[in-house]
Amino acid sequence: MSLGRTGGEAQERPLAATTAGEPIAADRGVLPGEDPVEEVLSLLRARGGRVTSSRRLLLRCLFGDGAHRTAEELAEAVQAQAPDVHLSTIYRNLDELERLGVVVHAHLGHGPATYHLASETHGHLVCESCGTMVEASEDLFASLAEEARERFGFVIDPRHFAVLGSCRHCAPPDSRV
Amino acid sequence: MSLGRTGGEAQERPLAATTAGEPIAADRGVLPGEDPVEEVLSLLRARGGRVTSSRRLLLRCLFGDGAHRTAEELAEAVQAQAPDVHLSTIYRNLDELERLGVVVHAHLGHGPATYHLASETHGHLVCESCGTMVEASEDLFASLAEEARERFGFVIDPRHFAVLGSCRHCAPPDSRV
DNA sequence: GGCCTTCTTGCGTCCTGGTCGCATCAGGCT
DNA sequence: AGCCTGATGCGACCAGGACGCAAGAAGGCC
Repeated sequence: MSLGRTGGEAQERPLAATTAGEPIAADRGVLPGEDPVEEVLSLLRARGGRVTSSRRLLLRCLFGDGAHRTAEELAEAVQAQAPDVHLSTIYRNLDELERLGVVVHAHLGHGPATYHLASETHGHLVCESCGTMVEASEDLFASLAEEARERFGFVIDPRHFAVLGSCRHCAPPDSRV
Repeated sequence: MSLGRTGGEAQERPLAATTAGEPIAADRGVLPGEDPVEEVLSLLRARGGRVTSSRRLLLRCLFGDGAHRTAEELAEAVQAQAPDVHLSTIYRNLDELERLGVVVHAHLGHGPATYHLASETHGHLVCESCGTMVEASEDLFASLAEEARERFGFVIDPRHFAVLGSCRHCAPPDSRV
């Protein structure tokens, strides 16, 4: 398996450890273009928004690794550094960031939605038995996209909702032909 | 559009009107094999289950038309004839019927799951803007299924979760190429 | 620096979709 | 008819998320 990644083994770079709780260069006027976090923050500011510490922390979590995280997981990561940040603040900021086109959310089956950077465009295959998630580049869906457009005039979006099924380990042998 | 069907225009044969509240032949020992409702009920009985009026009513709703209905809609339809049937009874019976392989549920995007007969095997394309749902026969997904199996050993199930996107009316012209 | 406006936040409440525990009811075998 | 057990109604509960409100803070302006 080359592209496969399971839900459990997500390489979880510990967010707090990198800067050990003390403010990084970000606070004293970093040039936009250097740090993606600060870049987004100044985009936010340019739109009349405010730069707050919870937003900065949330963005650091999102840019920290490419993982797919639920709002709750992100809240936990943020709260590791700022315990008072409320879950609803996370939801509101994720909404805002989605409106800005920085992040997108995806529904990987039952359970909560997961958020990741909008720059990663891929679809998801999720195993209904074990929850394993496979990220698939969009070209996997090319032929489906074409047929759906031809037959129904329907333009599919393979990113927002996962395609469910059975992974290589859970699929019954006879269904794999 | 030949196969298309929108969420709104579902041909809603009024369930109550067909028998106008009075018990049909079902009660006095109909031979199994005639009425699919009674057939399922005797399957249920054969498995140690009980035949109850709420189950019969629910099954009549399900077999009444091929529509996709939410648990709440089904509850409403059942309650039109038996007002005391509780929503949780509907949920429990739908679970039971799903375990029996009579019905399946599908998630058509956000919002509640919909239930329909297991005999109708098709996938769903759902428009994220207007909610229009298109039923697509499984062969639409054949090439995706093949590629997913080849690349990832993943066996997709296009029935359980809908593929989201934009219908012919909502898709921006440039994305339809 | 201080002020003022307006955006954000924390908090609690509410909402939807669905599950569960429990006492009661009823199907159906004997 | 009686009994056993499965089914039901009911309310409480749960997860995921949205919302209203008052207090707090960002940051433009002087």
